[in-house]
Amino acid sequence: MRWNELSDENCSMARTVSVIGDRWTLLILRDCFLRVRRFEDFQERLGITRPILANRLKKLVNEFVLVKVPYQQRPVRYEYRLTQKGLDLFPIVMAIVHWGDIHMADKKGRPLLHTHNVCGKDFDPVMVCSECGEPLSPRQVHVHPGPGAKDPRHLPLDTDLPAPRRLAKEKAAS
Amino acid sequence: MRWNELSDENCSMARTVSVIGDRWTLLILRDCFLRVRRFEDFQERLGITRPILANRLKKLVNEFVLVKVPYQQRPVRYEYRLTQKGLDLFPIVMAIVHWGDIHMADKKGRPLLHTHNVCGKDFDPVMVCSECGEPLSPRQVHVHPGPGAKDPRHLPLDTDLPAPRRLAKEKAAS
DNA sequence: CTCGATGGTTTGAATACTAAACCTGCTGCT
DNA sequence: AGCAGCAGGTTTAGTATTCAAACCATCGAG
Repeated sequence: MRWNELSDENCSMARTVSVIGDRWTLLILRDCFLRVRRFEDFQERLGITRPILANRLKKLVNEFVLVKVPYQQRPVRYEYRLTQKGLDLFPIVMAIVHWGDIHMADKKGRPLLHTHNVCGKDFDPVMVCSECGEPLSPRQVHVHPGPGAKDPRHLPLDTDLPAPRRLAKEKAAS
Repeated sequence: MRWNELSDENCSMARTVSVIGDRWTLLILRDCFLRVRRFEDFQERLGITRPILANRLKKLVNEFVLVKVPYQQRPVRYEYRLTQKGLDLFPIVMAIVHWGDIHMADKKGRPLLHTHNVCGKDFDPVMVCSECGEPLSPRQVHVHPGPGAKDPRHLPLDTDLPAPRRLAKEKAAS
């Protein structure tokens, strides 16, 4: 499967991954949330090569995750800013950072801390249920087809126990 | 910068991205949470090529995100299961799926719905502050160096307004 | 009229990915 | 005994991406 086919998949995860699913894009987005906005700053902070940076920024602009805004005339110079669609990536970024803080930190502790302006405390991000407010755990979540379901390849499997494989004949018949 | 250097970065996001930051790995993890566990099943559902699948599974096992468990002898056959470290990726996966549901769904609606067994309702994942429980928005979060901070390249910039660029001499001096 | 700042693009070599075929152990059928 | 089939890979050769380094364009300042 190629990149361009990925966005056609009947799966929200595949579609999101088609936009942000490579390492450079994710790191660019991290810096966006740290208020980095200019080509040269991205390039220096990330150690990304210039052609790739240009390519990824263009892609993010095409997807309306970033907008290119002129910040001066003569000569025209642009900066890249998160759109609302881009700002909505915040939970993804926070979840990724938090997992790294928990599972990949060295002994010295986490490199960055986050303060919540609302309550004034350093915090961890927690993912909760929109309906009851309880923290989500994978075993308490059941997945089922929604109105946009189509491709049965993306439905969950039912195999909870080591099931015997289906034979090729059965597969062909189904 | 190469992949192997990424995990040495003084940044939780970079370290996490070094583990899960490519499209195939993310899609494999999606399927893991849908209870897919076998090589052939991953391969068929994802449309991934076999060498890449083998490579990514090996990587995830090395990182202790998955474990390889034999589910039969003669001939020995293995399945791949999420470890606790892997299960902890759930918020990332949910955040990615949710963004796709909001920003990338077609008119027919979202492909999958999630039911929370605790309250019994279909829900959206919401990211909240661990201290006050309020939903997080990027503008209300302030980032500052933590105990493991080291590399100033990963601190946020302070430029809120179009700032004049620093001259090369100043840079060299600092 | 040359230098530096900014935001790119071009080039050729190194790396990664793809598709298709092949390999290994074992079972069960004939 | 011999062969087909299953599961989980590996090999190979061609294609696509990425890398590093250099180059280009625009404009202002000296």
